[in-house]
Amino acid sequence: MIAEIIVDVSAYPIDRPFDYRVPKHLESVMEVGSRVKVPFGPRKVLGYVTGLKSESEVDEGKLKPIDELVDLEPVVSTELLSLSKKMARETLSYEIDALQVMLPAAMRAKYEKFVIIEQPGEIDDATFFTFLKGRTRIPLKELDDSYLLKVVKDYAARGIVSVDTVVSQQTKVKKVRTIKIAESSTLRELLQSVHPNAKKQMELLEWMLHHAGETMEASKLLKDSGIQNPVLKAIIERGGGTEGLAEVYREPDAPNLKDTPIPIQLTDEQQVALDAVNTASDGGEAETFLLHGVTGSGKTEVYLRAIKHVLEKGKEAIVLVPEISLTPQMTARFQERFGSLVAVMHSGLSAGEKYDEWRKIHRREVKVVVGARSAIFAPFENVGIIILDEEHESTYKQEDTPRYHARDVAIWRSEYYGCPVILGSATPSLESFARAKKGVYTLLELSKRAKNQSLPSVTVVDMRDELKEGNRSMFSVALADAIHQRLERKEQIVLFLNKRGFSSFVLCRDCGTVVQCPNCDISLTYHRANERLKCHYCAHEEGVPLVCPECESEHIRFFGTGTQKAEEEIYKLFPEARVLRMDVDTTRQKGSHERLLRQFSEGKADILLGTQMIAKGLDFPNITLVGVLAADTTLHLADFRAAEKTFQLMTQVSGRAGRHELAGEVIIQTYSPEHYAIELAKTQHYETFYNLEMASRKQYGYPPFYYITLIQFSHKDLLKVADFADKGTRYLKTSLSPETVIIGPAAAAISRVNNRYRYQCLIKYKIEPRLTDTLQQLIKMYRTNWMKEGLLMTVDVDPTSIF
DNA sequence: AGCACGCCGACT
DNA sequence: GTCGGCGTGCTC
Repeated sequence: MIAEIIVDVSAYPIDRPFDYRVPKHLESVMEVGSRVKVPFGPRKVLGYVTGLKSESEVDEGKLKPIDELVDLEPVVSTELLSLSKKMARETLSYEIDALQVMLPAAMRAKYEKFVIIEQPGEIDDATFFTFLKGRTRIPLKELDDSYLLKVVKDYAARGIVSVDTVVSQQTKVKKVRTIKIAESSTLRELLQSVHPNAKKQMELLEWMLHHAGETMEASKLLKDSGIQNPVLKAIIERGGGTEGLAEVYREPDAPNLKDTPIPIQLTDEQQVALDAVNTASDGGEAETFLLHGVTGSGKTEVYLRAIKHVLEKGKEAIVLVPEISLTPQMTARFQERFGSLVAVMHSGLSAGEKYDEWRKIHRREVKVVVGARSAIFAPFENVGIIILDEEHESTYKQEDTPRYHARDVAIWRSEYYGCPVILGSATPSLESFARAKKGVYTLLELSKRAKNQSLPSVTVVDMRDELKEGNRSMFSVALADAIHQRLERKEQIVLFLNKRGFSSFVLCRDCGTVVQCPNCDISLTYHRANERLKCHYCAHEEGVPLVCPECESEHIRFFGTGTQKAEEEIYKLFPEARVLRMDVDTTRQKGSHERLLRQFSEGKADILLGTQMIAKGLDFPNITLVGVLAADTTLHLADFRAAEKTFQLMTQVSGRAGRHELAGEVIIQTYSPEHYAIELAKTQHYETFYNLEMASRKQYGYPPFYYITLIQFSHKDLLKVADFADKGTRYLKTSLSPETVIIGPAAAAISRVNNRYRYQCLIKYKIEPRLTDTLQQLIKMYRTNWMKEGLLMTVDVDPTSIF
């Protein structure tokens, strides 16, 4: 028997199956999708069995046998195996990378080398001998000094020692000590025989009598009986119980469940949407629905009912949410409805916890997965529905290889299982809405809020006018008044500041110099907390200069409106306000995100000030005012999605206000009130925005009118990178059809990061049958020649941003 | 990607 | 003379 194996080596010539002989004793258990350990060249690596056959074209002499079978059960189903092939092809990545991304990180191999002493009698080096302390097997990493390494190398050449690679998994199954308590007759006998002074032993035996014959975790036994471990040990030695080990799952923080009442009656629109989805799932159709529902329209309730429907038919459900909104508030709703049938996968879990959640799915102990992007690879084998909430979110696209989009994977998987996909959003991506209009997706509309609240009233304030009036603060008069009012009424306020591209920078007022990062082509950001300047692209950090580095003027100070600066200004203007700041700095610690939100929901603060991360999912009844401090920050990015992102953000932030009984008000401050993305945020009229934005995309030749592929080059040497970018682009131009537009090569918007100069080239096309082949060829040229010369090149098919 | 093999300069 | 630099080529 021969096995085809993809080995755990990401390299260009290795990206194909290798044949191995299956040893006789493994023939009956070897299955496609299992992991194996195999010799590969001079070392040992982990591999995935992708096929089994009886004959091989490879010379008998070259075939090596499989060392070991790692999994008794396959870890990758045939469906996921073929999906990995497809994904590798579509995203131009290695098949091994596509396979690895499907499994929890804990299952990735760890390689450790050991020095084995083969002939102890031959060790004549005194230093090495004392180092060994009689051991015959030592980890190579302990040999960190050059003398010992040299000795070992020498012995290895003479065959006195050998080096062995051990392939192991990073995380193991967690086990706990259990105690099986003896039968009561045994316990009574013991009770007779213990020494009368052994009070504690007697006490424990008495307690155990009430639990005779039970098996329980040792820690629970000790806690419940209130007895110390040594006493238990003594009893076990005398036969009062038997020790064992039991597999357990690591328990992430228990969900804080409350009984959100299940709405008895769906709105008409919700019912129509649900019926459409259920019809598709009953008919076994791989239909993709775009559920376009305004904020607060009850999309989640539709998801929950559609899931219930497929669970009743014995099928499974995958729910994807953006990482940022994967808060306890959100996941609790699924756990309340489906209890222990839900597995939750988010980045806050430890590697071990993620592995345990994965095993629950693999063993079919759960039926529903709620998770971020990678949860799309949940190892179910009878998927009944896949849901992507907030489908327009860019976090669904992985930013490094394999550069897959969870939406594409969802649709591929649904085609395999013949099940529906729901893409839900208040502000769908232009691509998805265009597909819905063309009939590729089925459009479902929820135009009314479920509890019939009116949408919040939105006011746009022109900050240029404020400036003319002499108001130099970051708060307009209108916003400041509104804040005062809420503070008086004891209602809550959310202030949103999109920090990106508008952070505090240090500027010299005399010569205009902005302090730049020495490694990157970008200005440094001022961090108030530790009084330092930091680069957001590399790790560079420095102190704040006292004089201008260019002209030595003392008139150097920081500008801009970071969240820290905003916080200071709030304290100045509204000294009575209690402010919670939520940004990358205050949420770095695990669990701090939840802690801050809990504080706010318990009314321990009046104002929640934050970035991106507060735009989603917040649902607190007392929020009646939402202020956007500077709406334009996303608008002027050199990116074709700038307007779309701005509109989405404005709509989402506005949705935080007045979700319950109290009416909501939104105030948006901007320097470009006439821009349609901001103008339309007032009415939140998605379709009008869609039509205007489509016209612009058409004019400039961007998605969804054209497909795009972005190729980025970087090199330490500016001339070299320009040269390679030029070579690459020339190759594309000669190889692709004349209708395809190739823009570039040009310097990237941030032309240097980490001391590497960056160039890029953009391909726009409608139909380009030669695209994949051409890109493959380009990558081959890169991997076989250019890479050696220090070039880094990435190819991103359908990038979410070209910034 | 690793790792071994192989062919030329500065040291014991 | 040998240690060791990293160029080249292979991995079932």
